[in-house]
Amino acid sequence: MEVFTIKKAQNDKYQKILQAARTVISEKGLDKTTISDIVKEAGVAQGTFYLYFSSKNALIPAIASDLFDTLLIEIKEKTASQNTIWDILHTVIEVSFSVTKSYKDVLVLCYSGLAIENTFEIWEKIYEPYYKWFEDQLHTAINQGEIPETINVKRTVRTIVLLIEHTAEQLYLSNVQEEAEEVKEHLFSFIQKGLK
Amino acid sequence: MEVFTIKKAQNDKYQKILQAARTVISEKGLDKTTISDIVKEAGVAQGTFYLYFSSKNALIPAIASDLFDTLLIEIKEKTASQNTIWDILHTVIEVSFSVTKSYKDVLVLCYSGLAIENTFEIWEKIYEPYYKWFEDQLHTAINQGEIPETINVKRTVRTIVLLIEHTAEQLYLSNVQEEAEEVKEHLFSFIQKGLK
Amino acid sequence: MEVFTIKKAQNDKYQKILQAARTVISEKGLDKTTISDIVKEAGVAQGTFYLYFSSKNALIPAIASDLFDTLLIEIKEKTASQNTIWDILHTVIEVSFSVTKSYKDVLVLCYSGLAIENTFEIWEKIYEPYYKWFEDQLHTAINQGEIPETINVKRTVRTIVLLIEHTAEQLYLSNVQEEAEEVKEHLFSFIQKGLK
Amino acid sequence: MEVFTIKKAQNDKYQKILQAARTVISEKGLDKTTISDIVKEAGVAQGTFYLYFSSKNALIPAIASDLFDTLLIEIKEKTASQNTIWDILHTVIEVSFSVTKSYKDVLVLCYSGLAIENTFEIWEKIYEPYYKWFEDQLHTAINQGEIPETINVKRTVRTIVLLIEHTAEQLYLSNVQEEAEEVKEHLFSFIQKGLK
DNA sequence: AATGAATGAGTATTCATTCAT
DNA sequence: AATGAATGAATACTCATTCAT
Repeated sequence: MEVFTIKKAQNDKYQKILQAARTVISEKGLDKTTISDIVKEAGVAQGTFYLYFSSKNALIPAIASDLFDTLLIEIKEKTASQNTIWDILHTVIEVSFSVTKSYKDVLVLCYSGLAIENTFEIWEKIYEPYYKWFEDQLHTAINQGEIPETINVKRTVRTIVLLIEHTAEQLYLSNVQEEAEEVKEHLFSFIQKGLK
Repeated sequence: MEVFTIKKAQNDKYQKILQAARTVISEKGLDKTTISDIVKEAGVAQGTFYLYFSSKNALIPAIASDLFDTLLIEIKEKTASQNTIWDILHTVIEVSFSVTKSYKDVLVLCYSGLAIENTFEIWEKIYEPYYKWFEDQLHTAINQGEIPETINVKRTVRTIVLLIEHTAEQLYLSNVQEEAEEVKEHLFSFIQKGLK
Repeated sequence: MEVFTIKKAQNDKYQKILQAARTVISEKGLDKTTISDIVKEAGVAQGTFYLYFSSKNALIPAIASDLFDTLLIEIKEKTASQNTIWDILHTVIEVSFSVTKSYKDVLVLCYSGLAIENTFEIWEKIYEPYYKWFEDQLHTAINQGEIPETINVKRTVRTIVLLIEHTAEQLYLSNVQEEAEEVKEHLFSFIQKGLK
Repeated sequence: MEVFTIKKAQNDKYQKILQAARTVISEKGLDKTTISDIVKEAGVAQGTFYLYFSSKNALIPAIASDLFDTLLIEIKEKTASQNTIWDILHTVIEVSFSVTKSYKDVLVLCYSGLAIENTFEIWEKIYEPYYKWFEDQLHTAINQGEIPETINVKRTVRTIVLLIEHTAEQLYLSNVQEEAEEVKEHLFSFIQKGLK
């Protein structure tokens, strides 16, 4: 339990280091980024890093958590006034793609972080509030008769989230030039059919 | 172009090193595996490694390529006698899940490799024959009237492959205990609806 | 400009490492001396070396600079009370030969350093104060009427310094057995004629 | 004795390797030049190198010897028709400077070679014919009454050769921009006075 | 809390040399 | 003589982490 707790210190230096880490890692990649690079960028001393992060690897969940907070907050804001699950779905796709595009270097980082010290559990923890929110939306949609009640809500949410995120990544992380709008449209339509 | 060519040397020592690398990296992870570990396991000299691989990172695409060859060969074999797209889809899911389960350590390795030196293009190259085969299946299904001809074959193939693989990974790489059969069934049904 | 500045840190560990390097390199030669040897002799950690020297090769100018400081200080001391240019010349030859003899291993090191990364400019920087002092002596000698004022002071100083140093090296670095006193006398007389 | 013998094989591949070594080392410096570079340039196999040279370091005396042969042959040719020691001296300076200029990279190599495995004796061996020829010239000059017979021929030859060579090196190896003609003139005049 | 000098374990890579063919 | 694949010893340098101040 303790292990999965993400300390979201609002402390000044904590934030400075986190931002510096994101900046530097985006530029150089995780492997080539040194603690020295990060603290230099953050303008703090070498030792200060270890007051806020137990190790270099501890940065990854912290950064990822930050990213998901951003994503979920934006999704919640933009869907607040929307009524149908289809509008919401459109918005989720839109926001996911735009966040993926903006944060693509950090996402690569998160991927490489995956492989470090079996941290898959921590990802579940990070996704949890996102899944929860999405499940609520599906339940509402069921109640509104937009989608059949026979649907397996939990599984379906995971499938949709997976589909949206990885499609966005495939689009922006590879150099394959595809029309983003076409990809998003196809994705929406595929999910829509899956929700029938 | 040249850069992305994957030399599938049939050379004795090349294969020995590749197998040894898979074995050792599966046990210890990429980061903690040293070239020394690999060559010891392979029974060749330190320098011999560099006759066949330009660097430690060059192992990853080689291993991944090997993995996909295995996957595609098995899929082709098992679907050879199958007639409907639905049987084929079941088989693809089945094989993908079983290969993912067997090779999960290698897959984690591939993920960590993702982050190394913008190698996304190389993944496209590796997936290419798989996509090609799958597109052929969809075209056949269209001709047989199993799925509508309005479908965007190229996009749909990518979506399905992405969905199957990442779902399998989510199941086997995380420690979330879920019923595999249930996951597969839900997945099949979701894709089936998407193909309508 | 900046590049050629020789940081003569008075720092404790810097001096320790420099002395240790001189000791070890004198014994084993530059090539066969490892950083590990040096830090062991100096009693500091491996990484500490790189806090003070950017690389193994960076040692050479540092050591050479040290050697020239020694040479010039001794020459200045011994010539302080001397009045004629001929007395001074005798002393310079004497000190140069004795320093060459004592530091012959370091000199070989300096030579091998010559070939590393076009560092000839740095040698000019190191010789500068020596040339300057010697030019002052010749000017005084001209004023005292000991040598003709038609002499090209700058060129002559370089010629004399070159002659003294390389003759001393030829004597002590090769194994050719020659009578040192005879060599020095001949050298003095050759230079004396050149100053006419 | 054996050690100092320089095998001047006229063999085709020997010459090819020697030339290739000079070319490559001039470009990259001795340290950064690999046997692999040399044999590639020479167009022979890796193992072939060791049929003609016992080791990488064995190249240096071979190259130096080659250089001195060139120098001495040219000097002998150009001085063949000259009668006074002063004409000869002018020619020696001229040729030495021009050869130094052409072969400056090889000279740096020879310097770095100096430091490798106490090879000073071998240099004496290489210089020997040059010294011998020069001594003959001085004796002739004495007989012709151009220079006093009180001169120490052996010592003087060494001094002159040293002076010419190192002055040329100082001029061409450093980046100090000086007027070559002025340097040569000053050098001639200094030696001329020394021969009085 | 903050610093930053010091640490030293850890390893990918190179390349001179060998030797079976 | 010639080859070039294979060898494996050898080491400079990095950088996460610590700790005295």
